[in-house]
Amino acid sequence: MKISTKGRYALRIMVDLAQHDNGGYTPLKEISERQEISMKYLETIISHLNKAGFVESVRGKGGGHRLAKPAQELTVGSVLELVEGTLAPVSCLEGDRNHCDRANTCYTLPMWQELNRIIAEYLGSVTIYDLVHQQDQLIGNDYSI
Amino acid sequence: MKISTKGRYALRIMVDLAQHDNGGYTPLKEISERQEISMKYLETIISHLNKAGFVESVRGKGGGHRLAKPAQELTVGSVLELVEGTLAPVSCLEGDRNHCDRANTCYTLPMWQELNRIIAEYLGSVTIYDLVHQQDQLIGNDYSI
DNA sequence: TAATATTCCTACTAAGTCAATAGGATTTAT
DNA sequence: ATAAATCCTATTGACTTAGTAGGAATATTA
Repeated sequence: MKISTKGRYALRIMVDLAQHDNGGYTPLKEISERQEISMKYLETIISHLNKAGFVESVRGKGGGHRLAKPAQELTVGSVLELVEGTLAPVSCLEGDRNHCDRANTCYTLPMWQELNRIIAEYLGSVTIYDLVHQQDQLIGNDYSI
Repeated sequence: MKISTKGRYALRIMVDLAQHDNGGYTPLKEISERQEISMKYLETIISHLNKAGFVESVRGKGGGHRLAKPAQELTVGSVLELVEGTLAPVSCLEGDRNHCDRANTCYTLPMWQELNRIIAEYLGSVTIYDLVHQQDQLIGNDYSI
């Protein structure tokens, strides 16, 4: 029951891009330095974000990346679902292909469906903008300093 | 972001034990046949449940397993946390050992904490008894038949 | 044109996790 | 004794994760 580094890093990339958005393009090298994650690994992740239309990228000197949409329109759930493949907490809920023969008599399935709904609802309600603008939570919470 | 078969099967074992609880002990062979899961695999899972005090087991002929507590007192969350090790959606939240240097300036951590809280709250609110007594959901829901 | 800075692309790999299975030892009832 | 059950330790094949490697393509600038 874990979001992988790919999902976590993808969010950090999006937040970093939102924070340093001045209309231009941010090169990956800067994100890599700020986030302390190797450029090579970030490359594979941001390429995915680019292909899915979350990020616009420009090659060559002076190039880089920027958010393709306003941060208010990019939800945490959509980013995670993209790079993680799915957010379903059990394989039984992944599309139709994993539909189990026992589903219509399964006593645990309704609980999994509700868990799935709750997770999707929360992650769909938080945007990249929300993550950037949360001074209140960030400073003075129980894990700061 | 997946609960493994171990977690799912552990819940099915607990539900099966609750459904067939007549005061005596249910042998694993019966559970295996009803749930269509190999006895060998169930053995390793139920042994875990037994050591943690969720299930009482008796060896030898006529032996078997039964719930160690009333189903109302056994939450889905506690069972899953036991066999899965943790329910935290990101490794950053696992105890103190994975505490990250960046935690006090991490813009995604509060979101992960809230997600963690929501998941724990829901799974802690559903009991094995609830899973067994849910005819309304089970019959007539959109995945039955 | 040459140098430089950047993204883009494909492949590879070491380590870890998952989902079981195997083979027997031990215990208890009859 | 025999049968029916749990208990215990180890092993295995497949898959996933978390990167790394090496270079090709593109764009800017001097």
